[in-house]
Amino acid sequence: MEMVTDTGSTRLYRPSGEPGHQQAQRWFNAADITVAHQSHLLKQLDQQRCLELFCDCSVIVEGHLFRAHRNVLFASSGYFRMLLSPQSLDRDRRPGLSDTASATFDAFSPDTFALILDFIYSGRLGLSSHNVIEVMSAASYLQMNSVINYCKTFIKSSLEISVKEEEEELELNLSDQEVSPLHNPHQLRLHQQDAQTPVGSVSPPPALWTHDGAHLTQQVFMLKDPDQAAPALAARADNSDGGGGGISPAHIGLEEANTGVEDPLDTHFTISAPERRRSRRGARRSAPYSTRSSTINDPPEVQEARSQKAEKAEELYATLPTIVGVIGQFHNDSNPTMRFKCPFCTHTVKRKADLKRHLRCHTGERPYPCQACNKRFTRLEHLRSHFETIHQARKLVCRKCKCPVTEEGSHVVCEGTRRYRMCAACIQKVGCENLSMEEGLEGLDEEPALLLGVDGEEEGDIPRSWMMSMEQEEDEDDEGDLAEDSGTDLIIHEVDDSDEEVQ
DNA sequence: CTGGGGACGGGGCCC
DNA sequence: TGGGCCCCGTCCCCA
Repeated sequence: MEMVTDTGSTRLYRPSGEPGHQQAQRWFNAADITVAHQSHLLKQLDQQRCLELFCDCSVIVEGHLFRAHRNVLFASSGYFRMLLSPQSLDRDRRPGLSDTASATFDAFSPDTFALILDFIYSGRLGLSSHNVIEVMSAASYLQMNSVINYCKTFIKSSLEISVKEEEEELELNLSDQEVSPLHNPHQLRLHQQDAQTPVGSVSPPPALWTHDGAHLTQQVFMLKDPDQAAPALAARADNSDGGGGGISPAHIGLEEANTGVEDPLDTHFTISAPERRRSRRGARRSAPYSTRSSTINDPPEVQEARSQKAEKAEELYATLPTIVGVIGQFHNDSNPTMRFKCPFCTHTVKRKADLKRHLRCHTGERPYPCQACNKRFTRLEHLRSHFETIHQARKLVCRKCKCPVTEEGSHVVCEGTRRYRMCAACIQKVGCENLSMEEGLEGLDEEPALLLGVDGEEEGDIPRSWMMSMEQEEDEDDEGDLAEDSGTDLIIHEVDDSDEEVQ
């Protein structure tokens, strides 16, 4: 074997992980050999770390230096994956990262990072009642969902529940562990030093963050084969771009099924904001502001996809409080404050509601569709702004000459589903015969054909009736879940989360 | 090609 | 906690 590049006549040797190779070769793939190999490999990496051999990454935590291999960190942590990605390194030198690949953290202690680093290289996570919260916070910061889930399991197992429930749960979980190892090769085994520690699957109470640490006992979570940790994480990294390459909750023997947040980016509906923007704008260019409500007329498969997206979003939200609570210093805060960290990125906010709002940029949830053009928005205020600007001509500015106008001194011009104002002078210049004009917004209320509301009845004096276009009236029977925002001119259509990209 | 404006997304924060 | 407002950044369109 020789170290080569793909220049000249020498061809680059491709790793055998490609599908073509798998089909072309007959694998001698006994499970124990694979396990032994992974174990050996991880031990070697750990030894190299201890000897500082080939360590090409430095992590500084409150002045303490940790040496590690960047490829291992890359494979283990969504944060490091973002930090160490070639694109990131080329595009911009992030504040915490220098040319020699070093990162600086102040959000957690060196001891905590040492635990996490040990886990990365060994599969052993030394949790105690005193460190579990900080480890969980650090894991959240570093986007290591597997560690988060271990902490959750640790905490849950430490909650006091009835002896009967304890026995039933333990029996159930142990039986589960016995059934599923073939499907969960990295299944965790909970080693409880204190046999009296209750084991349960109830969710941690809100007071978790100020819990009485005396209830939690020292526990160590281990992989069945601890030395598989890094290879397993590396393998998972192929399928998730930011979730930390963790082991799924199903691999955790004491984890219940509602931890849908694990590997959230491994799902089809979590599209990054820039990607969504590009996709959405592309769609807008191809079919700008369709007057037809595709929400109503979507084929069943699209509606099914939306339904699944909504369920996924619900799962994400359901698991929110136990994941994102982070106590520490962020940015330039002088005082440690409680903040909520996004499980998908490094963003933190002061309020959970703000985080919920922020999460929509990750989940793709757009619960506010415009009834006029079917464009969907993440916020009601965005929908309102869009509707007033695009469909109601609320701006008292002439579209053509940009001069300020009044409602009385201007005309509303229709262009498809769009409406805008033009001053009398510009109307004269363009020519009335080329325009579809109205006498201002108030004229909308006087148009009988446009006064049809949700039920096809006249709706009084509110101009929101325009939102029900003539075409959409045909589909009124499908809009049983319409909800009106009585304070505005809008009709808020609470539907399953979706967006146009599904199509 | 470039600059300005519009539309939109997203964060902070107040009520 | 949700709604709403303000502000800013980004992207796209158009002159």
